[in-house]
Amino acid sequence: MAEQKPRKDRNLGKASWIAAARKTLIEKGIAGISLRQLAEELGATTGAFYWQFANLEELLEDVRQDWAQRNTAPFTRAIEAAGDDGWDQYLAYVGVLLREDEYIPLYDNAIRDWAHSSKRTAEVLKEIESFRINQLLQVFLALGFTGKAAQVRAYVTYFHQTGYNAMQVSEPREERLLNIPYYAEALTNRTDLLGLETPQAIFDHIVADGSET
Amino acid sequence: MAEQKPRKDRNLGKASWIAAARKTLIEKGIAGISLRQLAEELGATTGAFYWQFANLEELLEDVRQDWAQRNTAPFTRAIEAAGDDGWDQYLAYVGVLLREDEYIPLYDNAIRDWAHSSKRTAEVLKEIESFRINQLLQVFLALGFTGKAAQVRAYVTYFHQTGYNAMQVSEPREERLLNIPYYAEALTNRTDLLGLETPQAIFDHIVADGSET
DNA sequence: TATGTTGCGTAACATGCGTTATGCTCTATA
DNA sequence: TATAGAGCATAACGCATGTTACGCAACATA
Repeated sequence: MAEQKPRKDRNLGKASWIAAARKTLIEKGIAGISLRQLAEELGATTGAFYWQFANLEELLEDVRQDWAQRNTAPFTRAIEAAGDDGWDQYLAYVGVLLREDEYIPLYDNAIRDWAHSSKRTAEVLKEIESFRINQLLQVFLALGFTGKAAQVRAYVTYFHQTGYNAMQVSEPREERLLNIPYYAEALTNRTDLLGLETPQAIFDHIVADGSET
Repeated sequence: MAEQKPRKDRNLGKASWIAAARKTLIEKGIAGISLRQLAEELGATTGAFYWQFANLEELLEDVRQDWAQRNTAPFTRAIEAAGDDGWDQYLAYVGVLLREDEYIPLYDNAIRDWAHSSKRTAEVLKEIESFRINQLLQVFLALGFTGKAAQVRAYVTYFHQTGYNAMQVSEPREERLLNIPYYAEALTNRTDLLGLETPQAIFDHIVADGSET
């Protein structure tokens, strides 16, 4: 076929392939990723791919790093911005979970699934998870818990998040917000949120405390 | 090749294929299951398979039902055997998690992963999970919690279990046992186990309370 | 204007997959 | 002892996959 498309507007960089792979990984899991389908989604071919990457594994490693950065940095930023108070830090953490504009729960799920069939992915996952749990431990220490009590609460909180995501709970946003005060009380013993009665009030309280320090 | 093996000692029933599929599913995930590899593990061929099943999907459906039964019945039996007391029921639940002789955590993980790429699996998973959570809700109601407090604790407990499994925590058995009293206190507010100091004492207390009613 | 390199598309390769058609062997029945 | 059918093995089909070899157009440089 004599129809060659113009070249300069293609501009398929590594980032395009990583974005396409991320989208497919989140939507269909690691088994859904194939070079031809990624290429088709970008309007390209497999030949184009091998100009950017040596092989598929090289792209997949970039995806792993993309996940590690995208789904961890938001928590670090929010908690650091919250200052020294443990309760503010906890609210900042919950705020990131709630907004879901930066942190992508399904991305976590996909990586966790993938880790079962990929040793390298399991390695990256373990590393990031121990980082996250230690991050939560610092929050509970700042909240006044000590030793095992702080450690256990950090684990319970993170396991809860992981379990909630893994189960893909289909909970109306209003209901999820209304439950937050009760979760907060069960995990931190703080009753600050129990007085708030509307979903909007709860959301405002959490997000406000997260943004203004 | 003139070497045909004897027939009667083969005896490849459906159960053999289901067992092989279960083993592979747990070890390598759903992507690791292929007819040729299952056949090889059984010392058989794909031809033998199609004598027992119409197609691969038929085997996979049997695997889903195998999981639903194997990984749910132990909890039902244990909790019912514990009687009416909520604390006894909670200990019975923890006992099944601890022993891991009937309930297989990795089987749960594999099904959960699989559910992301299989609508039917997601359907079965959802059904079983709502059953399990309702089961836990009854335990916390029996423990004296009411309304949202009971519901939230049932969710936290189940999410914790799911998260713990999903993360495949590599925790020494002794350490896991030593943590149990603290988890129990955080989730149920009961301090009964905090006095026990050795892993063996904790294990004995839980298993004993589960078997003698 | 000639030339080399960058950035792809095209087409083919080997491999593994689910599935099917066919044929062999052993067992049960008459 | 002859026969029908159960219980497999063998081999092939069509398809999708990662990878590679090769060709062609667009741009930069000289």
